Amino acid sequence: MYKKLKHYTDTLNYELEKTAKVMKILGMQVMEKLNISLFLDEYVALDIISCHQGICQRDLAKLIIKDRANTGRILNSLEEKGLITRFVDTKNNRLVRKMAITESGYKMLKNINKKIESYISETKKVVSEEELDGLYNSLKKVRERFEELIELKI
Amino acid sequence: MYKKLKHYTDTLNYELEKTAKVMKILGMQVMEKLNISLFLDEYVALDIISCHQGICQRDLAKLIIKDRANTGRILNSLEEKGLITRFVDTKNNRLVRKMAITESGYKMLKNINKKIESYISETKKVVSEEELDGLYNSLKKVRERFEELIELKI
DNA sequence: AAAAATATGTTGCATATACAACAATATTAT
DNA sequence: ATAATATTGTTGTATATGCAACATATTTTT
Repeated sequence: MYKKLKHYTDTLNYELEKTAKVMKILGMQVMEKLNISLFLDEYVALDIISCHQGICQRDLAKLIIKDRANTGRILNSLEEKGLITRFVDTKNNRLVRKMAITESGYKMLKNINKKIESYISETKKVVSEEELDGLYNSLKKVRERFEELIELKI
Repeated sequence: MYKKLKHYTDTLNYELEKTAKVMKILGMQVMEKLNISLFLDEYVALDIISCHQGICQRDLAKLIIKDRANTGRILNSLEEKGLITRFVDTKNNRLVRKMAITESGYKMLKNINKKIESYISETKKVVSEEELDGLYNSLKKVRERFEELIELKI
């Protein structure tokens, strides 16, 4: 006889889905409250580009966990707003489109970060830093092991 | 001077999003491998209905974390397949559509669960039960506290 | 050298998901 | 009593997201 299955609402998958949704809503609430003029995805991409200057589109897609199609669309928007530049280069002997953050993009990013930092410092914490760090670390550890079982087709 | 903001890929939100995505893909991979004829959402709804006989649509929507519109559509599909029945009743003096799992739905659910239990027992665990339980518990604790800050409009 | 497979990015389309508006009914406020 | 508000569910629509197919170029296989 096998071990009896839990009900779905008692599983890790359910709790993960729910927590991720709650945290995403919180994040977007903050973006709105602070009058930030970028979509969350755009901010995330801009932040990643800022610390991975010269990254190519597919590598960025893997980091933001979106497919290549949508990553391209997010980048179109960032480029139109003058926050990044794109240029053709090679990676492993192949032509790829790389990108870098512009002066204007950097200013925008700094400005947003300042707003968020200020907001965080003024807001009462509902969960201690240690607890959040602990959760982050165990999540990462578990995720990395499960990730080996699948292939994210990006 | 405020505390410097982490890069997004080092945040809990990012790790949550990524882990939730990985686990969802894993779940769907298993559903496919086991030739399960329901969508994941349908299975989840059926499982919840099985242990909340007579639940109304909105309460179910809150549990599966989907809006009322889509919850209704999932239920239409389960009803068409004869896995649940829906009936009008009252809750707090209001007319609501309640539902219950049918004999056929119960058989389907048992069958799916047996397949999954068997699959799990045959599969080498990449993460210990204790570690998963620990993660589940801290996730839930943290989520409940953040959840008080928002309102899921369902 | 030719063919097959792989990597990258784009376009178009299908599906998923959320949101807004509405209908029906019940509760609360004026 | 009437009006305003709230609850539940449905329909329609907009947005998000992902996938399949294609173009291009390169590497690997035969």
